[in-house]
Order: sequence, then structure tokens, then C-alpha cells
Amino acid sequence: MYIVLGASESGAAGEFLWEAVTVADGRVGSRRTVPESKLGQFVHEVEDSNRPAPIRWVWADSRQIMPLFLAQGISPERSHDLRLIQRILSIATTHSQSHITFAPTLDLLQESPEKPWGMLPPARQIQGQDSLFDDGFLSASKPDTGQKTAPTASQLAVELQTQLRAIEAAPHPRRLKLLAAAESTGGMIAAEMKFHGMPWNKSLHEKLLVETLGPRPAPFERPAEMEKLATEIREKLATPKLNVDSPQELLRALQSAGIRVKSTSKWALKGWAEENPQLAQQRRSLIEPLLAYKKLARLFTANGWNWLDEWVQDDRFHPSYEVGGVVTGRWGAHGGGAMQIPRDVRTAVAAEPGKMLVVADASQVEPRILAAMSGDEKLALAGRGTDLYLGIAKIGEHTGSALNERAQAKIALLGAMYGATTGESGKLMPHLRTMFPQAIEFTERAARVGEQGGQVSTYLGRVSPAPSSEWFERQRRQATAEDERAAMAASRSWGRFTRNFVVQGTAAEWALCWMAQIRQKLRATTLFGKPLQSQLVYFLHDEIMIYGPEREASLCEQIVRDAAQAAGELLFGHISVEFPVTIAVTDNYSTAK
DNA sequence: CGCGGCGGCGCG
DNA sequence: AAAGCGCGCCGCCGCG
Repeated sequence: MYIVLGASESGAAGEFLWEAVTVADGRVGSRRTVPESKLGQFVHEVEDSNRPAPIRWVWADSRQIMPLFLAQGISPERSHDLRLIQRILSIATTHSQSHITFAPTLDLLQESPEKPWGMLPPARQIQGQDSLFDDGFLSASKPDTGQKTAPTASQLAVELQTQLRAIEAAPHPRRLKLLAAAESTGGMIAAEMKFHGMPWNKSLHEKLLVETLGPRPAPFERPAEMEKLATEIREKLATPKLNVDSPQELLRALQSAGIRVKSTSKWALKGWAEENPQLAQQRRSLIEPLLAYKKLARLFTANGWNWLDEWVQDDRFHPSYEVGGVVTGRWGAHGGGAMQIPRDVRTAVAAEPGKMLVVADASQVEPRILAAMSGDEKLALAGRGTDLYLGIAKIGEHTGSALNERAQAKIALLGAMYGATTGESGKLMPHLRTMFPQAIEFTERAARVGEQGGQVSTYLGRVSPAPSSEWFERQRRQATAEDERAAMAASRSWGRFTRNFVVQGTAAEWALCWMAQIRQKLRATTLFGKPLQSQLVYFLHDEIMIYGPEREASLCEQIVRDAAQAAGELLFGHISVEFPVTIAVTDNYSTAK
């Protein structure tokens, strides 16, 4: 049963009124008005009295409603986030003639039941998107006035039914239903993570900053250690007024000093130092301070004192995640760079006394997903009970293949998923193809669809965007040899995108299911008759962090492992692909892994 | 002056 | 100085 939560139509003055409307078997049932301050209590009571019959709460936007629940001390069990699901359905329907049902387009995506993707019609059939809600109908408040103009429960109930019909009419309703549930749970988890925050020891962080940069500088000034290095660099280059932060100035100064690099990047500088060991010591002694300066500059600007002031309150880092913010369905994050916390800075992520961090990292998710999607039993077997890359190397050894080392296996497999053609990865590809023809053929089919301007889909049904009209224009007009070359390059490039999309996107779906399973198990588990206090506090593509009392850590560890395998089965059913997880129970993030 | 693009670097 | 995917953030730099 669904219960839709939207604005009440009886817009009384004073406290904001919500309305709850039940929807079951496609019919709207009872209605009830709930004042905002009682919303959490209402949800809690309804869930309790209906247990074990599942209730799925429906709302416009988790980002709006979840903070209300969390502030009232509850978090619903299941949900359907209309904004998130509409986005998933609408990408698939960019081509659709109809804005009522999404089904016709989804049918076109399906060549045959065995194939998880197919071709869409050519670009000229692309229509303007006719979503019901392009006007921001689903947004719950007007940014300019801050006034609530939330959609009513009745309006949302209509949208729900539209979405449910579209899902039922899809080629794989079970999969799309699972995606809707997982994505919605992701919406709740993201809100919970933001609410609880990640433990962040401000004084440890400050200690790290002072030790590496020196004391906090005055505004607009460089920290002492950076200034020292800058002075050293200016002296060695004989350019007293050089701004070390300016790539242009720096590049010119380097070239004047006889260091013939094409860019000032770390890689270029390291490469130059390696290629010219015979050159004067003074010149190489310049590279080191320069690299050191870059390292410090990065720490200072990205995760320095200003960052601490802005993002860490009361020893908690509260990042904003954007569920499905990446085209492939991965989460994005805005503000605070939650998904780029440098290794060195992780020392600041420390457990308080009596608490522990459970840091779990799923091993080689993308190649395992490839094995599962492509049904490549040999690749699945290579990863059973062991490191997948090592498993591949061992197979290579037994069969006398040139691909017989772990490092090679990793480069080759990543290259296959990214579309590498040159370098070591390109060289190893033929051997990989011989070993795993089914998996390799799968990635190449995905690439071919993209090269021709088609769209691909993840296993659960998230569809890749169509190329831009400029892309199609480039394919159409190939007057000169230069045009032809550009068209080919663009085609290949889009092929690499779709090739990667299916794997990265399905891996993101696996990760969503993993987290959803963890959340569910954490909620359902008790210790000495009491619910667990441990919370999911961080997520990074294939890694999660749980924070809670030390005594719960081993339980959490088991939950995380079980959830990983359960996620695989939820997606693919019973398959021979394993999803092993590396777990560190630690009081400091930097010591994990 | 503000803005967007870009080089550079952090993460998976 | 990457190759070969997906991101966010910072400072610089050129544009209007």
C-alpha cells in the first residue's frame, strides 16, 4: 500500500498542513490531514500498526521532507521519491510522443528479453521533452519567496499512478521497480547521512594543518611553509616576482630555465625529472620544491582552515549528496567535496571514545558487475574466493597466456571497461578477449550502440542520455577529411561513454541495493533487546562507513557482508558472482585500507 | 567587475 | 603526460 504525503488542500493559516492519501490497487482511498509537527508521529504510528504489511510512503522530494522526519526523531521504512523516479523515467522518454505513458519508448529500448539494451530511433525523431512536471511542479517551495507551494497529495497521487503505470509497462517491471525502490531509499539515506554527519575531529585536522603548512595565515596570505617553498622556487628560477600559482607564468619561467615541459602538471614535472637524470642537480632540485608546493597548496585551498570553518560543526562533517546526480546514477556531492576527501586528511575522521568506525570497501565491483551482466561464467569464477585480478592472472598462468600478472589483469580489465585502445591496456586486450569472450563482447556491443548514436541501459533500466544535436550534426556533415576525422573521434568517444555507462551505472545500482540492505538490517537488528545505534554516515561509490558504539561493530561487520551478497542476488538472482567486502573496524579512517 | 572555461588535482 | 570512464573544487585567465 502507498500513502502519498502532500500539501493539504484546505490551506489553513498557521501551521502547515499535510494530507495523507492512501493508494492501493490503483485506487485512491482514505484521506487524513496531519499538521507538520505531528508528521513524524503519524508515520511512526501507521508503520507500527500495519506491520508487517509494508507501507510505501510517497512524496515529492526526500530533500524537503526527510529533514522534518529526522528532526522529529523518526525515519520512514520505505518510500517512493517522485522527483528521483520521474528523472529516471523521463530520460528514457526523451523520445516519447506521449507525456502520459512512458511505455512506448521503453519498448523500443528492448531488442529482445535477453538483451538489457537496444537501439532507439534516429535523432531526428527526438521530440521536446513533455514532462508533466517540467515547470517545477514537484519542487516543494519557491526559492525566491521561500513560501511553501507544495503540490497537494491529490496531485502527487496522480503522478504516482502515472509513474507506476510506466514502470508496469516497461520491458522489465521487476527491475525498474527495484530501481525505484533502491533510488528512493538512496534519497532517504542521503538525508540521514547529512543529518547525522560524519565524525570529524576538528582539532586533529587543525594539528595536521599546522604541522604541514604552519600556523593559520592571515586572510589572503600564504601559510609559512608554502611561502618558504615559493621563495625557494623563485630564487632557483631567478624570477623574483613569479606567482607560483599561475600556470602560465610558471611554465614560461620553467622553460627559460631550460626545463622543457609542455605543462606544469605534476605528471609532466615527474616525467621530466625521470627523463633527465643526467641534467644538473640544481634543475632537479627545483622539481621537488615545486611538487611539494603543489601538494601543500592543494591541502590549503581544498581542505584547509576555511574548509573546516565552512563544513565542520561540532566535530561533524555534514555533506550534501546528490542522489543520482551523475548521469550513470552514481551519487554526486556538492559542497565540501565529500567525495574527494584526500587520503592524508582522513586522519581527522576519528571515532569518539567508546565508538568505532566500520569502513567497508567492496572489492572490484565493476568487473564483477560486468561478469554478472554479461553472464560470463569464467569471469565470475575468476573472482570466486579471491581477488578477481589475481584470479585472472592465475588463469592466464595456467593457460600460458601473456596476461599472467595481477597488475596486467587490472590494467587490461579497466581498459576493457573504459575503452582503452593504446598503451599497455590496448596491448593486453586481445589476451583478455581470448580468456573472457563473453564479457568483452558485452562491453563492445555497448560501445557500438553509442558509436551509432544509440542509448544504452543499465541492468535495472536507467537509460543513458542521447548524444547532443551537435553530435548528430557532426555525424551527418562530413564534407572534408577533417570533418570525417572529427566525426569518427566523436563517435568513438560516445562509444566509450556508453561502454562505461552500463557497467558504472549497474555498479551504482548494486551499491544502492547494498546500502539499502544495510539500512534495513541495521533497523531490524537488536542487541540485548535494544535497537542498534549505529548509523550509515558516509558513502563513496563502492565504500560505506558506519559509525556507532564499539560493542555493535562486529554485528555491523556481519550486516555489511551479508548485505553485499544480498544486493547481488536482489539484482541478478542466484548467480555465481561473489561480492566480497573488505572491512576495517577502526577508530580512524586513515588506517582503513 | 562578474562569469564561464580551463588547467590542475583530489576521489572512485 | 597521459592512455581510457565518471565526478567536484580551486585559482587563474580571458571575455564581455
